Amino acid sequence: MEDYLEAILNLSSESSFARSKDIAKSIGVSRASVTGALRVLKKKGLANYKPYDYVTLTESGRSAAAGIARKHNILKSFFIDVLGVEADVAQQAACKAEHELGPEIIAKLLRFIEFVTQSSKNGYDLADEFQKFCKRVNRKSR
Amino acid sequence: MEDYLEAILNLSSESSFARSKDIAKSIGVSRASVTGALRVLKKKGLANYKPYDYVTLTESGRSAAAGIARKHNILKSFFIDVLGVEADVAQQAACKAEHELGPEIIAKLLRFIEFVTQSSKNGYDLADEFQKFCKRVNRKSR
DNA sequence: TTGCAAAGTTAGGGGAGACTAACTATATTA
DNA sequence: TAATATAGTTAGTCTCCCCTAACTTTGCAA
Repeated sequence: MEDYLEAILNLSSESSFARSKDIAKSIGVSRASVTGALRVLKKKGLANYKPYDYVTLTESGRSAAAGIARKHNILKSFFIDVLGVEADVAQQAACKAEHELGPEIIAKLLRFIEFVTQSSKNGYDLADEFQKFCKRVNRKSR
Repeated sequence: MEDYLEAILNLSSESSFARSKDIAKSIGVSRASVTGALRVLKKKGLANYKPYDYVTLTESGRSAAAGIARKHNILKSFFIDVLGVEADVAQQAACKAEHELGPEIIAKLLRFIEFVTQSSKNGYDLADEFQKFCKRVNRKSR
């Protein structure tokens, strides 16, 4: 369900409304599955859903989705900016792992990203050092 | 299924055999679920399973389990040693996220842990700096 | 305005994976 | 060795999430 919420949030910010078909495409699922999910989200009070109409999120749906997107982005930026992983791999992994990692880890990860950013301002570019380290290791192992 | 494999590996290394009951306890599941999982693992050629007998892993089961345990440990040590999360929280999260994170991320994470270890030998204790950073932030936010 | 394509929904199913309750096999111990 | 406790299994369900196929609704174009 988290994926649906996030997809709806993204689609509505892009084009101001979310169509079932686009939700389906964006999370790689059949249209029928979307219909099912929308019914659930409506029942949970997270989405305004009427058959054959555009979907919007309720207030609580929006805040839930925002929380999910936040986790997602924290993870993604850790993968990309710190670990130096390809964007699409990071996207995928962030999307999958987001559900499983509890608030403590997410909070720490956020702090960690802040820390890395902060350090680079103070002259120690950790991400860069790490990249160099990776290259050194690769050279050795050849 | 990954959890079952890992549990069996751990139990057999501890006491040289894995009992259904202990597998159940170690992953927090009913005994019935264990029986079901063992049948699946047998069918996949990962475990030697006979009703009412001890369980062992096949060769491929052992290597699969070792891979899982490896991922698990990398994640755990990142959570504990770098992020500074409580051991039990880290354990939990590592167990859950392990399935979702692909080989690239895991490999990078492993490198990252090496990098952190390495740096601390060269005088920059990143984990420690991060801890200090966290405390500073906490002080500010009070 | 009719007619057709696209979007959406419904009905029916399936596969994981977990559970409880009840039953069977094994082990312990008196 | 017989009684009982413990371990393991079976049967039956449940929930979640996904799917396909077929049917409706909607919107666009001739």
